[in-house]
Formats: sequence, C-alpha cells, structure tokens
Amino acid sequence: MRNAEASRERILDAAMEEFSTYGIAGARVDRIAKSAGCNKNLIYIYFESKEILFTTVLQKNLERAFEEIPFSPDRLPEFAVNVFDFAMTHSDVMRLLMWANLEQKTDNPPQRESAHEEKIRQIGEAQSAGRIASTLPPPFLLTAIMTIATSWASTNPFGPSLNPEAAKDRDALRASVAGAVERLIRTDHPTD
Amino acid sequence: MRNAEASRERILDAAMEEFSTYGIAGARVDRIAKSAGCNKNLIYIYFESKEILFTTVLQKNLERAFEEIPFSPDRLPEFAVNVFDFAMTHSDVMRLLMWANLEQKTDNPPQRESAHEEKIRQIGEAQSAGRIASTLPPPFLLTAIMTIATSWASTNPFGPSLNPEAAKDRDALRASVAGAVERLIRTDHPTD
DNA sequence: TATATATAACTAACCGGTTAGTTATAATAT
DNA sequence: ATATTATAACTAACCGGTTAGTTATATATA
Repeated sequence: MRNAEASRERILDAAMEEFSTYGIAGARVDRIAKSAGCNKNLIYIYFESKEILFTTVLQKNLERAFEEIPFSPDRLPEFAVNVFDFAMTHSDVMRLLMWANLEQKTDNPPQRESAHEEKIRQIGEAQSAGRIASTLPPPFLLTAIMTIATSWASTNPFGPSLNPEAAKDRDALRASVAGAVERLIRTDHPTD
Repeated sequence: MRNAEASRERILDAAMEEFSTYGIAGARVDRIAKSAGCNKNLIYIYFESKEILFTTVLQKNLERAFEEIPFSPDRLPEFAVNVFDFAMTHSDVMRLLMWANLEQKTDNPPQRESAHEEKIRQIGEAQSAGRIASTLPPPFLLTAIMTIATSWASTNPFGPSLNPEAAKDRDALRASVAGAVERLIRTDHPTD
C-alpha cells in the first residue's frame, strides 16, 4: 500500500467531504487525515497548508463542472437545466463554492472569469442578432440564469429549506427552470 | 458607565460585525469582547454561548428585514426591487443568512416559514384570478424572485465577483431586477 | 443625611481541551 | 544505497467557557 498518487487522491476525497461540510474555518485537518486513512503530516507533505488544500479541492471540482456543462447562447434553457442537474447532483461542489465566496478574499481563478466573459460575449451576440430578447443586459441575464438554475440547491437560503415540499419534485423544478429562462429570453414583441 | 442594556447592544453590534465577516466557526469571542469594549465573560452572562449569540444576532436582523419590506402579489416587481435594495444595503445581513444556512443544521424559525407560506398562498390566489401568469408554480416563482433580487449581493458566487463592472451600476441592476420579474409574471398569452 | 446592606454590572486570570503545523524516525521500492 | 513514502510523537498557540472576585449603584435603616 505504497502509492503516492492514490494517497493524494484519498486525501483530496476526504478533504472534499470535510470542507464541503464544515467550510475552511470549521474543517479539521486531523479529521481529514483519519478519514483518508493516513497520517496528518502526509497532508502537509502533499499540500502545504489547510488553505492550499481547500483551494486545490475547489479548483479540481470546478474544472470538472466546466467540462461537463456545454454552453450555447441559443440553448439557454437547456444550459440552465444542465446547471440545475449538476447543482442538484453535486451539492457538495455548490457548498464548496459558497464557502470559498464567504471565507476567502481571493479573486476567482482567471480561467473562470474568462469563461464567464466569453459566455457574456456570446449572449450579447445572440441579442444583437435578434435570436433572444435584448431587454436584459448580458451580464445580468447570465447571472440570473445561473442563480435560478442553482436556486434549488441546499445552499440557497430561499430554496429547499423554505420549501421542503416543492423541493422533492425534481422533474417539476427542472421544467420550471427551463420555463423561467425561456421567459427571460423570449422575443414576443418585435421590439425586444 | 454601568449600563446593562447598552452593553448588551454593544455586544450585539460587535457580534454582527464579527459573525458576518468570519461565520460561526471563524468568529472569535475574544475579538467580539474587545471590539465591544467589555469583558469576555459578560458575553457569556448575557448570551449563553457563541452559537446562541449568533442566533440572537440573526433573528434580530431578519425581523427588521421582514418589517421593512412589504409584500403584495400584485406588485411583485416592486417587491423584488425592495428586496434588492435591502440586500445591497445590508450585505452583512445577507452574509449572516448564508452562514446560518451553511453552518447550522437547525430549521428556519417558524415565523419565517409561515411568512413564506403566506406569500406563496397569495401568489397562488393572484394566479387563479389571472392577475399574473400561472406558468410557474407559486413556490418556484417566489424562490426565483428572491434569488434574482439578491443575486447581486456579494454573497452570490455568480454575482458581483464574476461581474465587477456590471455590479457598479446599481440603478441599472435595479431596473433589470424589475424587468426580469415582470417577464416571469406577465400574461401576454391568455392561456398563461 | 450619613451609614449599612443588598444586588446588579463587570473583570482578571485561568483551564482543559483542541488545532495547525513540525520533527525525528521508520519502512519500502528501485 | 538511496530516494520516496509514510508514521509516531511532539509543540506552541489558540479558544470557548469558567471561576472567583471587584466595583458601582440602588435601597433600607438609624
């Protein structure tokens, strides 16, 4: 049982669980070590500090999310549904993202920023071409779509915790997400 | 300078600052005491524990929010704008709410739950009367409105941190919030 | 009004347990 | 042999909560 790569992975998995549950300040390195079945110092050999371990876990999981969810400005309801499914299936990643946003003062990784910028650019293009409504500015529209799509993850204080009943019917929620986004972009008036 | 009520208030103010910045696990009772200009033990005399102090601060601030923001199912865009203004002006309260949702496992206070229920009921009524569109189920609609309205507070990982430029123009955002909500409820097709 | 008494408001110092991070040492593979 | 992988043992600082005691203020009494 001497395998650096495997140990590293076990630590990352354990850290994911710990950080998503307790956040950075609340996480305990001892607990991560125990849960990963390794010595605490091994964690400090592979990852310099608790904070760096957190950032590593977050980055890895966000990358996966970006790869999994394709984007097209002409299929925004579909995109929203994909985000919705990801958020509902990976509530731990959503929690990680929230912790990072609350506890860390660091900027977003440049790749995430530029991916966001690119989406905004494409939305603007689709608006100019009249394929979707131009009423809402692209940055606002994208933010609205992301927040609506993730609003039924447990991280949202206005989501499932306030609506335990509605939160059960995932298919209905998925349809509503698509419907809401469709409403935000429809061009029923030629002037839109 | 011996005034129980004033001391209590100073502690609550200091705690608000500390908890909204660091969360429950990250908050330091010593720091709260120092910032409130009192002895740490005084905090434990007035509030039993760190956790109870947090809950007290949260409750107090949420109550204020409920009082300040009136609700009418026939003025949903206006309601959303009021929520938006509150969220932008009181980002510390928003952070408190996020920390509570992430760190605490306790249910929402019953008054908050019932206030939410009542809003949903009124929305359903307005839908049945045909005053707003019936496409989206009331619980989904209310959650969508709340999340859109608060999506430009710093607590949203898809909000200002990804759109620093757009976040500056508060008036434009306010108008977009109203516009988005209007789109979610408009009845342009008689079948809606 | 001056003095004794009771109580409310507050504090300094401490404690047991915890926590992130280190050091020294052992085992394994090549 | 020697570099890599791993662990046990350790430490300094921290932290929530407590204890034992002091100071201010109100009330009662003579």
